[in-house]
This record gives sequence, C-alpha cells and structure tokens, in this order.
Amino acid sequence: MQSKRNFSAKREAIYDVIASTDTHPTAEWVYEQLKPKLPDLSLGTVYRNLSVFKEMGLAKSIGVINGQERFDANMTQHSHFICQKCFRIIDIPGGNNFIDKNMYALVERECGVKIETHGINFYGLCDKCR
Amino acid sequence: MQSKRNFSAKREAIYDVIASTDTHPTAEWVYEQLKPKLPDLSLGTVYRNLSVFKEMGLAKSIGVINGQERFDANMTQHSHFICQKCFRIIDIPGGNNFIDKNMYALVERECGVKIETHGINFYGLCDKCR
DNA sequence: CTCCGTGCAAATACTTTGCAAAGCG
DNA sequence: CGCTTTGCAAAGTATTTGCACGGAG
Repeated sequence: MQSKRNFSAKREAIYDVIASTDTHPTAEWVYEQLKPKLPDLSLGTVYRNLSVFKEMGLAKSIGVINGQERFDANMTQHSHFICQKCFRIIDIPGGNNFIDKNMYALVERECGVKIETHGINFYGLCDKCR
Repeated sequence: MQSKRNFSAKREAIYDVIASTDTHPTAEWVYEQLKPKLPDLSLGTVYRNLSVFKEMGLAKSIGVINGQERFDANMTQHSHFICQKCFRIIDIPGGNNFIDKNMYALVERECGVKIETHGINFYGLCDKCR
C-alpha cells in the first residue's frame, strides 16, 4: 500500500514522526518511537530514510549535538536555542530576522564566497535546567 | 622542562599549533602537523589536550563538520563561513555584530531560557570551490 | 615519593554500507 | 519482471578511556 506521498509505509511513518515533533530528534529517538508499532523496523532504515529526507529537502540536520545528529522537518527559517546541560533544542521562530540578505551580500563581498544559507544558534540553560 | 604557561612540552606544542592557524583544525590535523617533530606523540594525547583547552577556555569547538570536530583557539567573538564542498571554515570578523545583548534579552524573555553565548554560521561555496 | 602527562591499545558510540530477501506496481 | 526498500550484521570513522610507565619537583 502506498501513502499519499508515494512513500513506503515505513518511510511515511518515519517522516510522520519527525514532522509531528519539535524535539529535533536523533535517529535513535525516531527508532524508539516507532519500534513498538513497527517491531521489525531497523535502525539502519531510519538512518537511510533520514538521509533521503535531507536530499529531498524535507528535513535538515541541525548538527551534531552531544555526539548525535539532530534532525528537523521544520523547513521554515528559524533559529535554535540549545541547552548546554540537557541538550534540548528549542525553536526561536523570529530568529531568522536577525540576518537578512543584505548581510549575505556584505559577507560575500568581504570574503569572496557565495552564501546559500545560514544558521544562528543560541547556547545556555533552558527553563528546566537553570 | 616546563614552558612559559606551565604546560608540558607536548601540551604547549599542541596549543601553539591551534593558536597559530586560522584553519579551524581537526584533532587529526593537529596530530599530523606535530608528528614529524614529535614522533612519539599519540593521537589520544591530542584529543585529551584539546579537551583540556576547552575546559580552560583557551579553545572552543566550532562543531562537527563532515564528521570531525573542528577547534578554534581564537576566542574573540566572530562568525564562520563553512564551505559545503571542501569544508573549509573562514572567519567572519564582524559577524558578532549581527546579534547584540538586547537580542539575548528578547529571546530569553520569549523562551524562558538563559543565554550564555551564540554562534552564527554561513554556509555556501568558498572562493576556491564556486 | 607523588602527581601529572603520556603511549598504546582496547573500547565505545554513532553512522554507513553490503547483501540477500521482500515489497510493490 | 524490474526497481525500490528493508533487515541484519559487519564495517567504518571518530573519539574516549584504562592502565602502566616516565619525567619533574
């Protein structure tokens, strides 16, 4: 059976997990969420599909935090706050506004590079950890 | 023999390497720079000392780029441009000015967190790769 | 003598990959 | 049938750690 997106059932399930959370999960967290419902799911499949989503532009990597890559299916421009103690990642909706395309041009001229995108991360302690 | 900083000779040598480059090196690159002069240096020692420098506030991690952690002994506030093809990292001296402490306060109020620091990364193609 | 720093190798942690089998159109 | 997706296990890569040794004070 095919889903609405022409994804396999497992690919769809993996996408649904990352699309319906704002926890910026690791591959393993996604795996653990699905394992009870899909007992024959393998971790390798989760990794492979997360790569597929990155290539398709359906998800992106926030980077490696505390040794594990964190994924985000929220493709709107936004920044992140990263807790240095519990490694929770919190969206900062307006964060993109801090830097605009004029600044791209400025940096491009200064450094001789071509900028595609940018990311802003704030680091500190979250409300639960402070 | 102790050096000016009360570092061991190897610790001093490792610090000198990261302090005298703007390439934002990996542990392995530091190791390869020193190996010819210090044939009995081990990679574990490089990793251990880089950790020591982070704890001492003499160096920081720029993050894991293409699978390897990148270090920086330039502790002044600055941003980075990261080439998506060759993974070269270029300093953007004025980058810190894009975000000021008033924005910290804004985000802190909005999200209920305590911000210690922030980082801005630009991604694209460097002058050699475009 | 004691402590810190170190080499070496083993262990760890995360991620990727090869391959044969299963799934779907 | 032909192409894609998957499970499983092995391999790969980067980093950390245990332990015993060695040098400095």
